[in-house]
Amino acid sequence: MVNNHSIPEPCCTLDISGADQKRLVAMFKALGNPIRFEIMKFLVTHPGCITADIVDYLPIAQATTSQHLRVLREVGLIEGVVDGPAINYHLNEETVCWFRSNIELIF
Amino acid sequence: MVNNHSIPEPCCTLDISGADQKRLVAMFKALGNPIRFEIMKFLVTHPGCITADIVDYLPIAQATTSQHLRVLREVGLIEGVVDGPAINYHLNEETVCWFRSNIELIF
DNA sequence: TACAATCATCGTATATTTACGATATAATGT
DNA sequence: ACATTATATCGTAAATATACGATGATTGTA
Repeated sequence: MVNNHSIPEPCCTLDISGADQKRLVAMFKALGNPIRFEIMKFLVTHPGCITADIVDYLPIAQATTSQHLRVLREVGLIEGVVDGPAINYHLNEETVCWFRSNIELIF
Repeated sequence: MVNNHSIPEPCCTLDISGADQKRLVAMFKALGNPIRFEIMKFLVTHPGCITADIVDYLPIAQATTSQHLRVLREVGLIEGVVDGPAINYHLNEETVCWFRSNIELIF
């Protein structure tokens, strides 16, 4: 399959690449799961709630919820603050801000 | 694991649910793949290019590229316009707009 | 110290995604 | 009609994601 026409010239440049792009894609991936999206929504409306609250709210097991929380933590979208034996979760506003501004670079 | 404290009151409401939420999550999922994100970037800078251009640009096979294009098409982020034997691809501006405004509902 | 509560991690089964070569389809040109 | 070009789809193998129960780790309390 040979392609005998030329690629159109780029009409513009895009200021995202490398590690930033990788991070952005990882965030999209994290948000591209119904359960994790639901967790994000729950944390927006219930900032500072603990894992057990999220477990109660979701239709899945505690172990699975913990895994999803880890994914969201790893991309930096949420943060957990130790509070005795529990953990208070909330959005990481700085990361969310970064996310929003990087999306605007493309769309 | 019994949870003897009460869930904090919601501090706000979120105006996304149902089919819209499902669609938004599907878009996040589509963008949460490095190859598909690269395709989106390429289409921003090279609107109207054909599949063969994208195949040339990417380090993967034609069949795989076609699959990724289908995913992006199915969530409505891109559109293909038949042009003889080839297909001109470009972003669906309306969908991108929808995507941006729905993200703003949450973040 | 023992126990209960909260959460994370381990091991593992199943489902989904990603990738490829081979093949089918559709349009164009000879 | 036949070959060529461009793309999509099929079948399938390998990798990754998702889910669960069981277990481990940590904190607070009796």
